[in-house]
Amino acid sequence: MSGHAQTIAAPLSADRWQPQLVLHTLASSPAGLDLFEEIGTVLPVRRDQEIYGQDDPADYYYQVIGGSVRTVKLMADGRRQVSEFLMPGDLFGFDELDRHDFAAEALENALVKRYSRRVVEALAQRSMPLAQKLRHLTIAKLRRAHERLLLLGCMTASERIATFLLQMSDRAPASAKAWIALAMSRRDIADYLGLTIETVSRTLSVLRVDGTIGMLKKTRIEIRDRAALECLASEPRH
Amino acid sequence: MSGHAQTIAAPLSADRWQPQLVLHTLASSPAGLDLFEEIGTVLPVRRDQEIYGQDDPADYYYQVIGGSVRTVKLMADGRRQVSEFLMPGDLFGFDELDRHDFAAEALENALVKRYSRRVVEALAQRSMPLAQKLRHLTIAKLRRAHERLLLLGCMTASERIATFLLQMSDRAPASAKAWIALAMSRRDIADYLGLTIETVSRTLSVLRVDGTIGMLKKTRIEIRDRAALECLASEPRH
DNA sequence: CGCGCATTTGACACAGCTCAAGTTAGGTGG
DNA sequence: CCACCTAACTTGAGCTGTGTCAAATGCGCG
Repeated sequence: MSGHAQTIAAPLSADRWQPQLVLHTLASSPAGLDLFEEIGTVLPVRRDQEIYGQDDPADYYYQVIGGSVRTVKLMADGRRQVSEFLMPGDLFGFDELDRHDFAAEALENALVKRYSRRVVEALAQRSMPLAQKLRHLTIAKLRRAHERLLLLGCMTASERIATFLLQMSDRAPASAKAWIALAMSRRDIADYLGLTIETVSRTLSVLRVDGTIGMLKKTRIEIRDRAALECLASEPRH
Repeated sequence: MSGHAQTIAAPLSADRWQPQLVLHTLASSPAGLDLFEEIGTVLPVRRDQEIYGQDDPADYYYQVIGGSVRTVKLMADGRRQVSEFLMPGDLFGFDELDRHDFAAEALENALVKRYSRRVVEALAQRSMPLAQKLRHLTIAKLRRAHERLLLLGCMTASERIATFLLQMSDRAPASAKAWIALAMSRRDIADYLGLTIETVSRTLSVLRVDGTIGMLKKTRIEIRDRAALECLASEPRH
């Protein structure tokens, strides 16, 4: 169970990537992870492939089954903002009005389950518990957005990085929280935290040098001094 | 109808402020502004008075009837973030899970209508349209939060100020969109935009000097060149 | 084994912050 | 009604964290 994200994250070349390799992970996904076991279609998505585009009509709701996904917004001048990093079990694309505000792209080869919006809403129309659940999910997203507003509004670069690392660590599969597999690039992290690539890189280097974190292969980070990170993350700037 | 916010905003000393002065504005509030005409209690709130505190149990939902309200979060070290400015008709406090994430305070003498959460949720349990409406309201809040994330993540000080002014102008009562009555202090604006008071002040001064806006009495701003503001607001930094 | 892209590192610039000193205005008391 | 008084705001000068630009390094992929 802890290994299925890794299976997908394993460095498979795009050409050699085979759906069935990841499909078996569906069976091993935690019970109850699916919103509706019986409906919805599982789709394999390649690294960097778009699941839906910005301003696309919001005809489907999605859930990450394996791998990971980012939602991004692009501005006219090329500026980019990453809104969320989504892990197995996370739902996305369901709190839109008519069109998606963001595009969704796979961070790595992934599996997503797609639900027809029409069907889900029809079900919700009939089932109050489901309607409640949808609302609570949206409220949870809103709360997350508020946390990020705090981060972007009040925190310094090192505080943002510390917060990000702890967040990633907490969301990682229950095993081995001390080791974080970062499926996203430095650019993704930068655009998520409102920083530049260089600042992200420099800040991580500082943490590595002072022994707070360990880094092997750029994409694997070890938390050596969680207390130090928590201290950084807890205090807004000044 | 356009005058009722001003009635409340008028400089009444705290001691002399009388509920009945603002109570009559209830009658003049636009039809259908209330979530539920029949239930809920109208409460007068004084300037800077707390409507609910951060981490208070979320037992009530609220709606601004007259005047305006801010929601704020305070950090251990005194840092502050303003989350929203709420105008007549706006709902707040209803997209929380158990406790309020933010405190709500009146920007100026105001009237808010308070709904028992228990009652509203019981109603929503029975009325699908109401449940839908609540969900859509939360989705709208989420969308707003996303806009603010973009602002805090990508925009320069002058772009943030321009965006803020346009936003305030658009939300003002239909009449006289060119004149904005800023009920909030510079500190509130700064904490809303992730800037310092000084930067807010300086940026407004620049806009005043180059003729984009006019300012009389600090709290009243005239938009003289809306196109210039829109140009500033549309482009993220760089 | 070598190429190309992501990442790291370095040097420098500048937007916005800090600290500090004026200025204005709204509220209070004479 | 006017003058004071205090708090909010504005303005100024200098500093610093983060962005920018550029070069070096390293890693993954062919």
